[in-house]
Amino acid sequence: MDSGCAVYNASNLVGKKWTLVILLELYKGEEKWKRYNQIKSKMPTLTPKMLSTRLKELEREGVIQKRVDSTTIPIKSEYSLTKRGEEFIDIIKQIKLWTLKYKDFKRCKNQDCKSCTF
Amino acid sequence: MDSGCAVYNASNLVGKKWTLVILLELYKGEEKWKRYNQIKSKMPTLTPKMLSTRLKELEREGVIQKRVDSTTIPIKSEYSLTKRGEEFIDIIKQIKLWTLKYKDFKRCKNQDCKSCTF
DNA sequence: CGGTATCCTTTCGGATACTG
DNA sequence: CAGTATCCGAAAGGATACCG
Repeated sequence: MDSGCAVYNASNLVGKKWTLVILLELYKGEEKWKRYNQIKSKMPTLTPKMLSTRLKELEREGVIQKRVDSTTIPIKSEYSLTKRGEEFIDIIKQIKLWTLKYKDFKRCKNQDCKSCTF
Repeated sequence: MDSGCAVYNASNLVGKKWTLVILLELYKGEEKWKRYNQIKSKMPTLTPKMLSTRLKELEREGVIQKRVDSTTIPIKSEYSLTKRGEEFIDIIKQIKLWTLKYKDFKRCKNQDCKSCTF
C-alpha cells in the first residue's frame, strides 16, 4: 500500500468527516450555486472552521468550484459541484442505498438533517 | 445532520484508514476465507493493532465474518466478506474508476500494494 | 457575509513488547 | 498464530472569539 494507490487516496478524500454530507448539500435543490452560509445553515453542528477546511479540500481536488462576486457588499461567495463532483454524487447515492439495505435507518425528519434526501 | 443519517454513518465506517484496502484484500484471489496473517502480510506497514481494530469494526457492522477453528494448534482464524461486504466491493470499484478518471494514478506495481488490482 | 485565529480535547494510529 | 497491552505522538475536529 502506498500513496499512489487510487483507492487509498480516494478514501482519504471522501472519508473525511462532513465531506459526503457537504457534497450532498451542494447537490440538493434547484439552484446550482450555493453560498457559504446557505450551506452552513443546513448543518448547525458544523463549525465554520470545518466547513471552510472541507470546501478548500474539495475545491483543490476539483470536486467543487468557487466563484466570488467582490463587487457587492458584503462579498458573495458561491460554491457548486463540478462535473467530477456531480459524478461522485452517484456513488454517494449507492453508498446510501447500500447502508439502508442492511441497516434500519429512519429517514431523517428533523430540519437539521436534510442530507439524506435524494 | 445527526447520527441517524445513513450517509453520515456510512462515511464513518468506510472512511477510516485501511478499511477500504482491507476489504479489497479480502475480495482478491480465489479463496473466500483468509487468515489474519495472510492479510497482514500483504500490508507490511499496517500494525497488528490496526488490523485487529478494523476487522472487529467490520465484523460488528456485518461487512465481514469470522470463523475460528480452535481444534487445531495453533488456532486458525479466518475472515471473509459477507454478502453485504461483497456488495460494497462494487462501490469501491466505482470509487476507483472515478478516481482514475480524473487523476493520473499509476498502477501500483510494487508488491506492497495489490489493493488497486481488480 | 464569509470566513480566520486561537485554544483545547479527542481520536487516530504507529511502535513495541508480550501472551495463550 | 492471532492477536492484546501499553505507551506515545500527531492529527483531526470542536468551541469560541474575532475581523475585513
